[in-house]
Amino acid sequence: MGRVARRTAAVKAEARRQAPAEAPEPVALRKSEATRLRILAAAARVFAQRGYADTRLSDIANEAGTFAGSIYYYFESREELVEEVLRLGVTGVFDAVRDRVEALAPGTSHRERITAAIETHLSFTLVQSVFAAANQRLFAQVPGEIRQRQIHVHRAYGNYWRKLLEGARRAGEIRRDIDLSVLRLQLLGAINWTVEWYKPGKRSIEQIAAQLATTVFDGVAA
Amino acid sequence: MGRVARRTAAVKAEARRQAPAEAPEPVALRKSEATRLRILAAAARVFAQRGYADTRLSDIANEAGTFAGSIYYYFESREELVEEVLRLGVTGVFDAVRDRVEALAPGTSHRERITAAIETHLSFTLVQSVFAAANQRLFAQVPGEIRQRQIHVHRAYGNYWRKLLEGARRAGEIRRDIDLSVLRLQLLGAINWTVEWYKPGKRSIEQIAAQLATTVFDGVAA
DNA sequence: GTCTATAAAGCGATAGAC
DNA sequence: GTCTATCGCTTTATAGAC
Repeated sequence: MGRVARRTAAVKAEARRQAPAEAPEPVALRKSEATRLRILAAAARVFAQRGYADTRLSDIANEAGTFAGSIYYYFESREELVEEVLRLGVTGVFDAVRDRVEALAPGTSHRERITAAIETHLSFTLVQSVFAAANQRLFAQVPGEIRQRQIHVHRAYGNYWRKLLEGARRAGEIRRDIDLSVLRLQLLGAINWTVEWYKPGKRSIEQIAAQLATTVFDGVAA
Repeated sequence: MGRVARRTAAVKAEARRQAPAEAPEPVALRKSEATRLRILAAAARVFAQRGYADTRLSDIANEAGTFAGSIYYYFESREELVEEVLRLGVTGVFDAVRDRVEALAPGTSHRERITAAIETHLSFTLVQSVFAAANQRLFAQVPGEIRQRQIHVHRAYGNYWRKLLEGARRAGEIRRDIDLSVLRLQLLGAINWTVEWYKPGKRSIEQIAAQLATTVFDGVAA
């Protein structure tokens, strides 16, 4: 019976891992799954708002409408909960950006592809996904050990951007004297920083994305 | 006697506040002042490296060659220590940037002024000042209450950049269709992010600053 | 001024009732 | 599967010796 139970748990864990990160199909969710997701979403919200150091398990439980002790039925530890939030954050943005770029017509210019990528990343991080927002704020805050275990997901996303920029350069849309690594870090830095200042209502995501792209490609000089 | 003691303490605190943040005159430092500075510098180093959540007073004491309990002779609380590190970080960068820009010849173009500002900020944050580095990493991590109490210092620095950019626009060096607020945030975002990826040796600060300025003014398009 | 010992509190984690 | 009670560790902060 112990064996069966363990196997069932493993299967469930795998199913979870392959399930979409957000906006899960509203039906056919077992109660247990629903609660787990509710806790994860609550954790993302609280972490995004209060930061890593200032968030207690009791805050998360409260936000999720349950109790601190109950969280341990779904997660081994606070760290496991944090890491799952982080992972969902990156993979969500990554998938959204890749899907959007791949959906563009074959002849689309690299500049347009990169602009679309900027807009999608921004939109996902600033309004669409609590996990993406949480990841953005949290990643620099968590202890190095946690960051180490998550770094491969980040690297994969960084590599995707590297390829985007290299493609643009090969196509002659980026000058040869530009250091692509610095450009990538500079661009992602500007994008990531938006989470620290963006307030809904004032400027649209599209406007911000458009100016970011214009500045980077054309510059601001008269 | 209680009155005298309190007055003395206030005078000392004021002297501290006006003293240069870093590289203090090697002579004429009272032992008490020296220890206080040693603890502050140690705190900045540890906070910059391990982040807010992962830093204990005992880590700082250890780095400073003293004991956790001893810190309370110089600081009221962990928070006061953190806030002083943060404050020294911003004011240090601010002063350095302003001094550098003001030292430029009167006829210097706005583009050159902004490039100098970028370079100074980068240099100060990445290599010159532990306080600046600590502030960069810490500010987004500390509880909202601490951030609130520090926000005016940040705002003052942000306003300085706003004026730099407005000057450039008035002089016709920045196009009229550019939203200066977004540009400022984008630029400071790219600059602030360097602390997350910069490794000494590979590229010089000057190279990074130069490409940042080139990208922002001229763009990367071929 | 500096160190040691310890108090006080907060929080992650576990056990067990239901 | 969920809640309550509580343990035990960690860490900030204080008291007092030197």
